[in-house]
Amino acid sequence: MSRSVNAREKLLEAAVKLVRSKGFAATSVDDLCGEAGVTKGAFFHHFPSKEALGIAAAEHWSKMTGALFAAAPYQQVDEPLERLLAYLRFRRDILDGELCEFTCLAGTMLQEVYAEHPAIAAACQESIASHAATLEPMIAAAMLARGLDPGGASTGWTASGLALHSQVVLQGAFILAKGNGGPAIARDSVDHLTRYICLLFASEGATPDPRS
Amino acid sequence: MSRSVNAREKLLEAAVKLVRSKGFAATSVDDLCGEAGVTKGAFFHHFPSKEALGIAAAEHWSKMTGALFAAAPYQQVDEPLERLLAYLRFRRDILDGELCEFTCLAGTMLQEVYAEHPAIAAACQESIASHAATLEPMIAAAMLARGLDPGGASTGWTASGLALHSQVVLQGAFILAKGNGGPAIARDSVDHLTRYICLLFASEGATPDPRS
DNA sequence: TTTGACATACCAACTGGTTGGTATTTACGC
DNA sequence: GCGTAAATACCAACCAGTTGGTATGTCAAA
Repeated sequence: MSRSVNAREKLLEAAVKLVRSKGFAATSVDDLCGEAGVTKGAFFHHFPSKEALGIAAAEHWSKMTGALFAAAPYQQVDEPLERLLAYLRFRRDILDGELCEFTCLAGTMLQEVYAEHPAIAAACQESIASHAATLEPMIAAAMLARGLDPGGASTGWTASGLALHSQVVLQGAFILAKGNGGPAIARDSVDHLTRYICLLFASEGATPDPRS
Repeated sequence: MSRSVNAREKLLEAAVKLVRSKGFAATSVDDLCGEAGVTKGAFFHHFPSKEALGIAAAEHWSKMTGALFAAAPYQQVDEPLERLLAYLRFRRDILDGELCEFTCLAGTMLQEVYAEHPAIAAACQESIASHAATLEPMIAAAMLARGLDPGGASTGWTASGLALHSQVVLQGAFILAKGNGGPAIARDSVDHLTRYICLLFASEGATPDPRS
């Protein structure tokens, strides 16, 4: 299948690394090839254009993060609200180390290329939306356990809306973290989000969960 | 002072427009000159480098938004919490029209250039932080009116922290809006933030505001 | 001997930036 | 208030380096 160990994979890894820290436009094809230890011929053998690499990188990112969250400890928690709070704790815990290590490739690229490369933007959007979708069942279950309609009839907010809002908070947290040179603000915002969700389920629940 | 009507000003306007929709790296000096109707000679007469233009654009953005918010209706509201909620209503109301018209230049640039152009990033950070700082007095006053310590001793959250969190939500909302092709998600997130703040001041206040 | 996976060498277009010049204000001695 | 010199604001042409992309070749496995 490959000469050394898959140039395509190495280019995707390089893209994740470089685009996360320099952005898509500022990362040249030569940069990517250099980082991956591969020639330009290999690049254009695997990808018809730089844009195609961008799309593939977003999809690669989706798979990476999908696996990360699938294996995360919060998946073991049974009670839906507890699992959601454990998810937020997990998101908070991984806000550590260098900025480009906990920052989101999809959000970074999406913001930069949404107008000029709609295809890349769509792949990034899909990455974020599909991750948000994994939260929806937890939220919906937690709502149902408290007699709330996940469609928002009784509360004015929906399970999917809250799932997306949590991604909004995380994406925004990354931006402020970049401005601040560290994750402190980001952690603080995740704490605010956690507090919000606790308040939502504490104050609006007419029927508290009988098991908790 | 100027030949036609200030090339420098026109370049800054062009930068705000182009960088908001294409990003900093993808916007070339030629693009900027073309949009501003000015030659490259003029560009490098007014700015020693493209990076310097980026810094100046962030500062220009700060002034623009500073004026916008200083003249906004929420400034007329007396009661602190009401003013804060009116601020959020204002932020929600201006989420309208084309993406590049309600999106934040500072957040867009900051995310893209934080590693490669620290000086630009600093200017963007300053723009966001100084705007957040205008919210702090409202929040602190609202907290004090309810017997809460703005430093966070009783609540675990501070006035400045909540101010920054609101910027986090807005910045994140812009990203998701770009993914969604419209402001709907962004508005939804501002609603969540508003609900959070209402819950914060409704549930944690031992001493409700006597005037409201 | 064909095919997939790369490498090498190359290209036209574009990049940020410089040069040397000109038109227009401004500062100021008179 | 006036002439003039210096400064400012701007322009057109140019430059070396880089850009994304291509044409052609190599080489091992099937």
